[in-house]
Amino acid sequence: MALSVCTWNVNSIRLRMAHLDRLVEALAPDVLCLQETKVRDELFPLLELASHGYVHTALHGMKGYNGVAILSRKPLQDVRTQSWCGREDCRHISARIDGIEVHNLYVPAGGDVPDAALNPKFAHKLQFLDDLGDWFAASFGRSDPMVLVGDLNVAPLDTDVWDHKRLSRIITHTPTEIARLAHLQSTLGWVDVARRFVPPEDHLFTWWSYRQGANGTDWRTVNRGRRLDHIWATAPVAETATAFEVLVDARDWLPPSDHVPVVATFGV
DNA sequence: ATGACGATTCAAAATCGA
Repeated sequence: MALSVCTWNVNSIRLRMAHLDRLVEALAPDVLCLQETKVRDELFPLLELASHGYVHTALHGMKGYNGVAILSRKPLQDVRTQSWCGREDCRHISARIDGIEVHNLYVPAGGDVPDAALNPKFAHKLQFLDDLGDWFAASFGRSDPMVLVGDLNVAPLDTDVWDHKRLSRIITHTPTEIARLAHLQSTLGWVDVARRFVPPEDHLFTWWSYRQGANGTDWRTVNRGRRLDHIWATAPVAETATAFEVLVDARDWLPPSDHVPVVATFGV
């Protein structure tokens, strides 16, 4: 049985509702994992979603910031939310779908200064990644069928950013974060599904800043992107992956999110 | 080296994103 899982940081779901038509037309994912929904659960536009067939929903939102959601055409079981670093900030929700544990995550951005001693936001990001790894290691095993998706706010490979040397001092691509992400990835032997389909030597981006491409310059031409949105799977699921795609065109859907949808298909 | 944008919020300037 095949299962396609899409992740997308929408940067406010209420401003992107019309985009869901196009997303469904382009990808028709079984499961849609959203981040930065920026809406309380009571105000989430569920009715419009039902018209796309996403009648199984799990929401974890708050006012103004963060917020995650799982929208599914298949039933959700054991919906759970988790928080770390002593905060209730709506950065995780999970559900079991077709026997696969799907975890949807929004990792803290980390602010501007890449020094945990000077910047509490960066300290939070690092702690979050560490706590996440500890929690996965304590709660699951490497042979459990699991998928982890979301905006991890780290671009780990040199080719995950438009200029490795220049971005190495910029949060999302500092050696410190990359090491913490690598440790998280090692906890359950998570496979970076994207790089099973796109060779590590090729550039691959899922995010382009709002601040580039202004003044008539096209973001696509400038192409100063980063790969911040990820799909990971444990080994037994990863080896069933049959397709992967980054929907780059969505960066032009007006008004755009600065992230684009990423989708993978699992199952034989 | 700097600034380039966009979304949200006790509603205007501040905060956050990355």
